[in-house]
Amino acid sequence: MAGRSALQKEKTVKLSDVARHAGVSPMTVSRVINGEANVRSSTKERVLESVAALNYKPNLSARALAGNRAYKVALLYGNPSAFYLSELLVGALEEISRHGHQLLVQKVSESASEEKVEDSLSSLIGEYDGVIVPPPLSDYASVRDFLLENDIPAVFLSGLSGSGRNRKICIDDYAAAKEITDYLIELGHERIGFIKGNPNQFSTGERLRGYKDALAAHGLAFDKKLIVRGLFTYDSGLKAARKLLAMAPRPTAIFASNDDMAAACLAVAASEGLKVPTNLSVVGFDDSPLASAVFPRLTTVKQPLAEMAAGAINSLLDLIGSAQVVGANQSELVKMKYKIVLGASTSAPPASS
Amino acid sequence: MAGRSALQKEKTVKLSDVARHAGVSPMTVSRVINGEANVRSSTKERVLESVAALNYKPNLSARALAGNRAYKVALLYGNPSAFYLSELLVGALEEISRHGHQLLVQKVSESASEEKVEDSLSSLIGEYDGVIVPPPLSDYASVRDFLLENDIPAVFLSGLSGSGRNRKICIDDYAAAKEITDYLIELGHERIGFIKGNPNQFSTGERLRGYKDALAAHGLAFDKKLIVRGLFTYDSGLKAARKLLAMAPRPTAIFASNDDMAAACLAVAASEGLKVPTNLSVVGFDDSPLASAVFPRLTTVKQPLAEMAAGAINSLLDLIGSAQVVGANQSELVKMKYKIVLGASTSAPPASS
DNA sequence: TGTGAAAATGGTAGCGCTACCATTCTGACG
DNA sequence: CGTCAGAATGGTAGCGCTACCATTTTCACA
Repeated sequence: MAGRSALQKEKTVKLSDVARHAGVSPMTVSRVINGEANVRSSTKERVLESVAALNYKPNLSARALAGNRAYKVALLYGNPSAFYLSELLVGALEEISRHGHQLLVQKVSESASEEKVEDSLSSLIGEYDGVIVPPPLSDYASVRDFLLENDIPAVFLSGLSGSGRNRKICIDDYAAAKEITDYLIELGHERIGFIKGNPNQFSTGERLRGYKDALAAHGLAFDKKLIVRGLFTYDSGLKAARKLLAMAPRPTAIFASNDDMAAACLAVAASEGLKVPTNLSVVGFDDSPLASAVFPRLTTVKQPLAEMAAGAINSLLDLIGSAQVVGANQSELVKMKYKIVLGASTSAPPASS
Repeated sequence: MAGRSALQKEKTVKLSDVARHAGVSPMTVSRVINGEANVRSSTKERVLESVAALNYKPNLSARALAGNRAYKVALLYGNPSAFYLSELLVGALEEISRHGHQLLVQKVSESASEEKVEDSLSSLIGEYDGVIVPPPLSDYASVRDFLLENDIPAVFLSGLSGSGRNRKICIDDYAAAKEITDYLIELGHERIGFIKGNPNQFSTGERLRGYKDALAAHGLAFDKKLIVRGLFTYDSGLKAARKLLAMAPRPTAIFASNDDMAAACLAVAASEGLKVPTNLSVVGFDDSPLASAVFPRLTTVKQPLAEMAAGAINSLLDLIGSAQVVGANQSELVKMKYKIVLGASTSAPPASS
């Protein structure tokens, strides 16, 4: 009944084979494989050669069983957008496969109460060597504290960060928001609406701050009424856009805190007979697939998600102590480079304005 | 240096603990856990009770090591859209966690030549007990044949299917396409443009067939010129839409084989000053996030991706022989229910038509 | 050149589970 | 009521690797 795993070609090369081939003990091979210190470099080289010669691949199950380590890393998954998750996933997978670990995606039920989150977290303790935490999970103090208390190596993408066994990788949301606002101002816009993101996320505040500072830097007055709430969802964007476009005088540009809401602005503009960008400029944030699948293509900010994920993997393995991680950035906070993507949704404001 | 996996709370319950608790040998427990035959039902019950009482969870690593099985399933990943992949992932993860297996996402570099695909496939033989193959990978004859030849349990989502150790789960693309075309016809459309999908995918043909048959069923003439090529990408949709909208007389509706291309139609229509749906109706396929983030919201076909993925997991475990899979559908081909989602992108054609 | 501490290496005993075979039990049948 | 096939159960030997400790080697310094 129980079926075997599919064919097995040449019989598997095991650690002891490598040891024999290199003329050392299995233990020494193990040490080399695991990048432990106290192995003479000449020995190390010899072993590495044998590893290559025999094309040895360590058996993860045996490793995990004997070593009482999981060799697994979890990518927590609250409910970011599909795009965000899968970009992350791809980057992380690619990187982790280089390190002989496994990446599992773990859903963390993000129910109303933060307490519940803790429940689902605790069930995965011991299952993994470390976790990667994207927003919005990374914004929950309870998540951060839980990981901290239990000394679980973690890398946060955006969001909070702590001081224990964790790191944080993100872009500079503030700078990006400031730069894209600068861009609008330089086009000539003076009344720029801003749609906030979900207040439970750290980046929401950062982006708003960037917007405000850009205005200030150009000597433009900050009008509180131009700031409207949003939740990063398309629907919330619709409401926000309607509110902004109903104002008199109307803003000549809108900076939505993400692309979904920016797309909503486009929809509202269209339904109200406003041409984008002629009558209204719109910018978003994220460069999601949506940004290039709406008309006109959105001007937005691109985060290097795949690279961030790869960086997260490296940092995490470093944190875990899995050695072999060369060039991992040791610092607690790594800021990646974002990029402003110019679309067709922005132009100078109408002359009449 | 090497860090332990995080805390370990109560010491792990092992199989032998259960055996002692139930007053049987470890082997018997193992048999029960693995759902093997030849265990008296009274014994089985007793063991199951002990398992529950001690909250025993088998150690995957030990199982894999001793049993020479992987307890792992791969979700192959060519390059479907982010949305498609992550929907699948979520459904599959949820289901597989119930069965004590692991789901790994495996990128299969989908390079120009199908041969290359085979290379990357062969590297994962023996690593997994089975694979789930979504499109476009599921459409490659080479992939199907390879899996067949090597007797690797596989479940295909859409695409091809074979006759060996594999199953196929999909919706009835033909019926869905026919139904949504019917809908357009019933609204009064007679000149309906059709944008084909990527010819390398099975569903492309099915959708076209559904379109044709709907026309025929309503006694409408089939005009070859109304069929234009597409590749499921937004850009290909732009081209196709321009071509269709340049025709005279213009079609009053467009059926794009997926939402990305439908969104492109919206963009082209907007740029040419056509109001959707007043002057042009547009329908898509997939109900991707895009469908509800464009203006107007697309009328489209929703596939139950998460359920399909869950079904795929069940079928696969059944195929593998992992027992315990109750109610798995044994048939080679399972068709899931699709749903027509009515959006605001469709209406009766302009009276002038 | 002797000495001791640290560096380098090796031996052994499992990790928790299942394959394989041996053994015991059951019950239908002569 | 003995017999024996088949069902039910148990014992044992590893799967491939690493933890832990013992042993050997190295080398700076007296």
